Amino acid sequence: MAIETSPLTRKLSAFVQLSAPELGVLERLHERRKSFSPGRDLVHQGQSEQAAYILAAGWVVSYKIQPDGSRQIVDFQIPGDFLGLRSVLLHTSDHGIEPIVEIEAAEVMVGDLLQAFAETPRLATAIMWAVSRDEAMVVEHLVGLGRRDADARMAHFLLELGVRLSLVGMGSREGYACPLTQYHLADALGLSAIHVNRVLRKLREGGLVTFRDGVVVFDDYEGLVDLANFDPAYLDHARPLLP
Amino acid sequence: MAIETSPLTRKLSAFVQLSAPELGVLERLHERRKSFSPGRDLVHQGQSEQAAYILAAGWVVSYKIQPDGSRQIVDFQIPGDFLGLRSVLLHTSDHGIEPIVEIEAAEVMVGDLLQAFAETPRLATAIMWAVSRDEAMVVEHLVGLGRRDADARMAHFLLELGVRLSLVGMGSREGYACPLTQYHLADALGLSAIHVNRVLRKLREGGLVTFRDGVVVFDDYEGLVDLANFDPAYLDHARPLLP
DNA sequence: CGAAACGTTGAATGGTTTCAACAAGAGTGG
DNA sequence: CCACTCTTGTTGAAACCATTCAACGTTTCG
Repeated sequence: MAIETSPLTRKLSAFVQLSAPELGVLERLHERRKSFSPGRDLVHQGQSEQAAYILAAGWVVSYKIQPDGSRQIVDFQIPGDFLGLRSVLLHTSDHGIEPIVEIEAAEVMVGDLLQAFAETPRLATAIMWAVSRDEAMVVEHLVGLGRRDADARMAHFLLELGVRLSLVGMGSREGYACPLTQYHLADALGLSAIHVNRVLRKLREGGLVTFRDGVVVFDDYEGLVDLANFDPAYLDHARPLLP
Repeated sequence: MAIETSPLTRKLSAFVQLSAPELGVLERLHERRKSFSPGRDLVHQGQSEQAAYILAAGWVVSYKIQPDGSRQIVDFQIPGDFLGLRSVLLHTSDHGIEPIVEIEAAEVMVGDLLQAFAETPRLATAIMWAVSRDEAMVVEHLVGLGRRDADARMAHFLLELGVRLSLVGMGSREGYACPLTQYHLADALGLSAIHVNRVLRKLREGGLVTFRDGVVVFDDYEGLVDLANFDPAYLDHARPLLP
């Protein structure tokens, strides 16, 4: 179906003008559709897999469990994101990957991916762009944990997620639907769930954002950007790699 | 000179048995030697460069400056590490790179590197292993900032550095020389310099580590590993990629 | 000698966690 | 169907970790 474009196609198209054959190769990668349920890991920590996935629908969390049992969430994946791509390319996986809701994902065999790369270098570059963007987000996450207080951290997180979702048509400057629990936020932001609750209340009562019943509403986008010191430069690279 | 092996060669050799021609290619990458002085950035934040470097001697810091002026250190590089490799391959650089002391680095042009990859796939794999190890360290750093208290964070950091340095013959279970200031530690660990000082004192008086006058001495390695919940698995991948 | 960089310490403040408790909705089995 | 549990969200009070402010000692270097 050329009519309903996949989220990944949407995302890449925002930065690189892809030709018809390139779009065809991209869509062909989506053929092996699979579903997964929340709770069961796609990839266990320490295990290395043969296949990567392109997330088509649903939310996924990448995390690392500490020896003492606490959990640190490294990143969330939303539709259009790759799952386990680095694990496959580099034969390593030091973190777990778990669906948050019922998800749909296209399984991509390493061979198919490499062949697609060989056929369409521009597509390869576009995907490498997406990978590098993911890494920039991890770095930004690290910066947030190290140098932002709880309020700014939360604000920055919600804003980043908003920009990411907008790119695949699942969000806007108004807000977005978000299935994450306050425990997810706590494990991602390095806070206790209790404090997450307080921070959310503070932001809500401050008229900045409202996160309730699975919906994020930006009440004062500019104010939030200001509080978070949010600079989306790392999300849409200064200059695209390709014309 | 085949006699004095470079730190990078040493590091890779610990995990992959490289053949004579492969070692040759590796040494040839080290030809364009350059020196840099502390204070001046090798790569400025936001700038993207043509060349990558292999660090031969000295210490380097990768950091990101916040809009409010505070600094978060993402990683340190020691001899045998690549500088700006990802920036070159992915045409992006969202962080600064600055020498801490007078350094020696071999400039590597993108073309030469890609050619070396083509000539010797095993070498390419070995280098990709090193890159993925760097990324695992960033993730581990993120986990530390999110889920470890100041003491464990410091202990973990000093231990990780010890393992990394041991691999290039610059450290052991006894300790190592370390030119970092308490300000560096503070910016890396997301603490204030004052608190870094207190933590170091506590660890020293607890008979665990002594960091003084540019030297780290492990007084009680096991105790430190215990405090930090240090599991070096992410540093020496479960199974090497190549026989 | 004076300045600058780095290290060290005390006291006060405050952000965050922990402990404890309660409310509301979803799902489950009797 | 209802009681039950589990998950998620919510709030208050006490305790604690880390920061900020302020000050001083040491060494290096021009």
